[in-house]
Amino acid sequence: MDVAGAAGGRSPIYRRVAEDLRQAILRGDYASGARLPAEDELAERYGVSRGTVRQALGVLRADGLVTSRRGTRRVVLGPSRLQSFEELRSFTRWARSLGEEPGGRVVRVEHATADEAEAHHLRLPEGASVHRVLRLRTLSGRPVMVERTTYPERVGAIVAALPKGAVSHSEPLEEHGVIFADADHTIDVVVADADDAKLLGCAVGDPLLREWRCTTDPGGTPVEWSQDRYLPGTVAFTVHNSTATTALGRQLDRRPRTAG
Amino acid sequence: MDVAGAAGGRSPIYRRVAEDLRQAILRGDYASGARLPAEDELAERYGVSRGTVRQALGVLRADGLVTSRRGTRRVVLGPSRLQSFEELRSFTRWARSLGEEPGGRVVRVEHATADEAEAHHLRLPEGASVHRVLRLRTLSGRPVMVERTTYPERVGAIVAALPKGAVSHSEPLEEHGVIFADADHTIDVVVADADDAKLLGCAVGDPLLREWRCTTDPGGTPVEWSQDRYLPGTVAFTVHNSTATTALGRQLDRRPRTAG
DNA sequence: TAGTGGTCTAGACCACAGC
DNA sequence: CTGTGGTCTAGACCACTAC
Repeated sequence: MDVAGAAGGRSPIYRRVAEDLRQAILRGDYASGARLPAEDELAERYGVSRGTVRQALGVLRADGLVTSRRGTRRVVLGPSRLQSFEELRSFTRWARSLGEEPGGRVVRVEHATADEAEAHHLRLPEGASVHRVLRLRTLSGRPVMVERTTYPERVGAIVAALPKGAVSHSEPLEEHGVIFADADHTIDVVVADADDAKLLGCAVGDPLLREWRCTTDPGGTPVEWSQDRYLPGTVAFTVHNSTATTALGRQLDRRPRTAG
Repeated sequence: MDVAGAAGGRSPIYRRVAEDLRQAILRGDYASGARLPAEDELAERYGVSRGTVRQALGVLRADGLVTSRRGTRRVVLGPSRLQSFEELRSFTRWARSLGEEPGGRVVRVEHATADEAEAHHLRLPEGASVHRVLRLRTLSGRPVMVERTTYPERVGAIVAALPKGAVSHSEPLEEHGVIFADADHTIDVVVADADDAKLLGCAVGDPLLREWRCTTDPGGTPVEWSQDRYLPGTVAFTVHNSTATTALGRQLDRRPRTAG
């Protein structure tokens, strides 16, 4: 089994093995409910050690693709449509991964001093200089989400210099060396205010799905704090978790009406 | 460093090391933003191999407690209040972990045949026998959530035999050998129907936070499909994810009003 | 009892961060 | 350059499942 290039030429072996197994599952070589070959056999087949195979299977386990239980072969749970961290973090990349055309329009920018909540989440002293950006996000032209992001000075200065109609903010930030490594998300419901209603084309008081997001760099320094408000029926948040590990994704809301 | 018993006498060493480090972080020995000792030093300190230390650190990484980056020491992100899979899966255990008194009252039970959506999610043939349970869940007496769960015959028969006022359904199920191993969650917004309004004490048409949940056993067989509708302001769903891994929790909605 | 995944060890080399 | 985490190997033993 030639595993080179399955996930880019320079990725570690376990990533390439994981990608090869993922493709095999998506292709139907291992149907939903089927049992995977034993770890020892996979190790021999790929010409790697069992440890490396276990690393690869750990990736698939975290994505909710396969189970694991001592004493029995691993079982395929089925194809999973979980997005990677990058797709989850960036509206632009998420839209592209769905084949939709992402759009963004900056509505308002403020250079202000951090209030209590902002100071807390960005771990800044109260009154520190921050940038607030209000932005409408669209999918193939349809208004979908209103994004209110607060950036610390260093990051906000880069964002403020971008053109108002820039589709992606995250990509230029990465090019300027801002590294996104960890994010905490909170999901709840909120009612639309005047800004939301005007931008999304709904009524004031209509319910919106809200995601709070605080992102940090590898050193643990917060780089953005955002509150995104989605029109109902446009997105839902999906999560996979298990006794071993957990994973999160975000998907278009296309599920059927229930009957329960 | 004696690590025995830090996470139960019979847990593997890496779990006990992880628990010890977690406590050290919670205790403030390693403050938020501080750097952890190197893996080699931890290995020597705990008297284990570096591989075991890395397994322990992987647990903390998945929980969003520490970062990791090649070339530099790990950084403490801060105490995290992520719930375990068990707390996330069971309303009863979640409530207890918060110090709230969980309650449940069965409103309606049906022995029916699976419709298309149910058959799909429970991976049954359409028309297979299923049990539907409508239940009101309370926290310390307050109505919080309406739960509509569909069980396959084998599991539903156990649930149907429970007393109407049983606080927990998941615990008796586990005692009967039903093992919960993996869950897929989807979170969106829905408006209250007549049942919701009557049970939760809100108006028909009010927005509710909805969680769909499909849980499977270690063999990949679905054991429940549920649709839970929460009163806004009672809960929010929280997720931690990173370039390496992800994790999910659920928490009471006590966040401050925003200023963004 | 045989097969399997879970845990653990002791080493090795590499890529990257920071001096 | 040194220190660090990331990757990988080749073994070992154990706990559990299924026959």
